[in-house]
Amino acid sequence: MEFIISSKSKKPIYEQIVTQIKELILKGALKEGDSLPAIRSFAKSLRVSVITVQKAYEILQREGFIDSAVGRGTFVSSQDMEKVREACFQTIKVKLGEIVHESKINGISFDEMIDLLKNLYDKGAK
Amino acid sequence: MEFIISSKSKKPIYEQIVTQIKELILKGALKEGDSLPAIRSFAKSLRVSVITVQKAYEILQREGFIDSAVGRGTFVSSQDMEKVREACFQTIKVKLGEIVHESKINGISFDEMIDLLKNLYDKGAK
Amino acid sequence: MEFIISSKSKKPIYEQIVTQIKELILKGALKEGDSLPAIRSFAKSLRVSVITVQKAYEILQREGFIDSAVGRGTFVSSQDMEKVREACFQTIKVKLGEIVHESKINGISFDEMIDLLKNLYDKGAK
Amino acid sequence: MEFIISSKSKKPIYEQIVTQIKELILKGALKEGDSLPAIRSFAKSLRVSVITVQKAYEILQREGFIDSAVGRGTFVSSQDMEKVREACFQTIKVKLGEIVHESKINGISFDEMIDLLKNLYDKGAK
DNA sequence: GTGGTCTAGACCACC
DNA sequence: GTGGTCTAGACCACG
Repeated sequence: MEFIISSKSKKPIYEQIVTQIKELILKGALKEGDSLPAIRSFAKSLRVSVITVQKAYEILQREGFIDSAVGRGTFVSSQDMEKVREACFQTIKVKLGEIVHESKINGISFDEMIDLLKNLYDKGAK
Repeated sequence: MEFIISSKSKKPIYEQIVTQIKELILKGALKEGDSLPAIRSFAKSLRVSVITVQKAYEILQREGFIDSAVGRGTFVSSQDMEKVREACFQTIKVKLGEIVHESKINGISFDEMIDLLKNLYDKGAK
Repeated sequence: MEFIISSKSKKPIYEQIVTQIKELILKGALKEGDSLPAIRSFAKSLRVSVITVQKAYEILQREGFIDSAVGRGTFVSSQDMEKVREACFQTIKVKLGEIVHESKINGISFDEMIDLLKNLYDKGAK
Repeated sequence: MEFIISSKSKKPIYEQIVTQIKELILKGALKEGDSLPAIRSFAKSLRVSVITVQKAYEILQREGFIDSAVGRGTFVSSQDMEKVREACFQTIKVKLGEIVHESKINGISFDEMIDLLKNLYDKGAK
């Protein structure tokens, strides 16, 4: 697993860990029952505090992505993909709503937005 | 002028003030030379601290939206609209990039995004 | 007399009045015994507060540039030009010192400064 | 690091801190990635309020000189030296323009200015 | 421990 | 009256 932790980012470190693990699960790189790194060794390899990793795992657990079994480690739990997808769709909708709001105020047209979106979608397609 | 300050929002109060004043200027509701409320009376009406309003004004000043003069008050300064629009376009581009990234991971297609965008753009058009 | 008061300037208005009157005296446009505008009418024509003009006159009086005679008006007093010139030379020396300090830190060479100075001196020569 | 804060100066304290840190960065005494003192301890050693130091750091951050991260501290960010130098050159040009203006009014010749400049430049060369 | 936000209250210069 | 600066506290999220 490759993890990139940027201390320059405004996003807190624990959040960076959370999103990257979520992405691995959603992409299928991590499947149900797979084990996650032990907190201590993970923290060491990421060069962050143990507490930070612990916090990330706690959040993932609370959101149902992983399960921790004392003494045995941490594992990816079963996902209701449709539910996850729906939740993600909602957050994206909200974020997009904010962007549209700002765009209108600045007189950015619908067509300009489409162009921008098209570019961004193609770029990452590589 | 109607201002909505929510202390529940994750956005700091001073930032809420900043964006709302920016919007008023960009929409043309506030034009060059118009005077803004005095920090003390504004703070009172918003039920926030004087310092909070002052911080908002300071940021707007540093970004060139307003000018403050001791003993005279605070005024909307002349805007280089093209420059402002370009800056806004860039920030929107970055935000949209993040959304596209998340969308791909969740398997949201380009067409679904277009639909979402279309809905949001129409809704506000009322 | 032409006076230019800019509310955009960071300099206080009373100071703008002081320097402009000083300049007129130093250039010889105002000579010993000449009368200055009455405070009230002056304030009206400059569109500033009476108190502001009053403050400017007070400073000029304290520095020996003008004399006020109650009921008769305000007049330019006799100047010891050599003394004035020397005082000005000192303040310029201090300001120039600060500029040189900043220049050195930014690696601006003596020659670059000379060039800049030459340009500025020629430009206004017109 | 040696810092000199004078409460007698007309310059506000936070501005004194800003310029001194800028100078250290420009001189190369502080390099990219170096950490700055924590606001609380710094405030204590300078015998000023925490807020005052924070304001200085905030300005430096907004101008791109440093980056602050909650829980981690404050660090010197990477500099576009050419851009910084150009900005400084412009401000110096403006200040020098004002000085030249005053000089002309007082009949200080171009040669006198050169002499003054030469003296000041040599003095600090020591 | 770190920085970010908010508070109340003070003094000053300017108009 | 206005804004600008500084103060001493407080609470929060992050590591």
